[in-house]
Amino acid sequence: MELTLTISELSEKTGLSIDTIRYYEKIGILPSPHRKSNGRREYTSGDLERFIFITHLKRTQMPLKEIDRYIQFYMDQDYEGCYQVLHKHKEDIEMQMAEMSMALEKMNYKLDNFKSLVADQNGKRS
Amino acid sequence: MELTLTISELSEKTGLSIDTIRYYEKIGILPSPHRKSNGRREYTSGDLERFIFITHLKRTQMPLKEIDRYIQFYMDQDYEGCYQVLHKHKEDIEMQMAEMSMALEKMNYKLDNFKSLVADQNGKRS
DNA sequence: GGTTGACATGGAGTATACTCCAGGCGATAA
DNA sequence: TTATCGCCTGGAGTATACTCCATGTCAACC
Repeated sequence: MELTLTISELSEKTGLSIDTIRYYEKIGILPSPHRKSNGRREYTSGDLERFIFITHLKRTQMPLKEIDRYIQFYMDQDYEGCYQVLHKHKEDIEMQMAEMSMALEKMNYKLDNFKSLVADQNGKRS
Repeated sequence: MELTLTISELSEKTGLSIDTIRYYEKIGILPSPHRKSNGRREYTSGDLERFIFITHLKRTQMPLKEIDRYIQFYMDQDYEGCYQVLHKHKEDIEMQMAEMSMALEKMNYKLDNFKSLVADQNGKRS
């Protein structure tokens, strides 16, 4: 008794809309899942895990094309390819994080400024 | 003798394309710069600073609409509004950074896996 | 005086990533 | 039995952010 999920259950668990899930399948990011006799999609826990990993990649700004490349390598058992794609993305993430901490610093400075400006304006008003 | 920049100089200094700069002006993200007598745009060092700050916001995934909101507040001298927009974006960045470090962890794990898999495949081959 | 080059404009086109819709089907509930 | 529900498909539509193009002007250089 293997546990399977309907598309709406997968949607709930991943936070991706049903349309998005079907869209990913359409553009080939994931192989078509097994279908029940009535034609409905049936997702395994393995499928769920793959979708969850994809959402991690997506939330770190990996383009769908790159995600697709990764999945294709994986399906071809080209683990060297998988490694390359992931490694590049890792570097991208590290660069993004560096930019974000720089931005954070500048924003903290600006936020302080605005705080004083607001205080000044309130002072004048009263 | 105030130093000014042409649009191509601004483009070089910010990394934004000339078309992008004009596009930002068109959608109102920045007020139109001063024009020379012949109609060409002339940017001041203040304009340059504003553009650079915008590129920081953009590289941390702030949507143009939000950047626009921020600039509008700034021009209305609504510093409370500026504060709110920036503060929200700051929280977004912090969330993104948290997601990125999570993703990094998972990726490091996967990268290790792929490394062993590649080693195994090479071992078999030889 | 002609050509080149940097700039100008308005508008069309592109890439990415969805999101929505019309029309249809099969199982369950009233 | 009929209505509803969840799912199906193909295709159109939308949002965001550019990017490109045709056409035109103006100043400078040869």
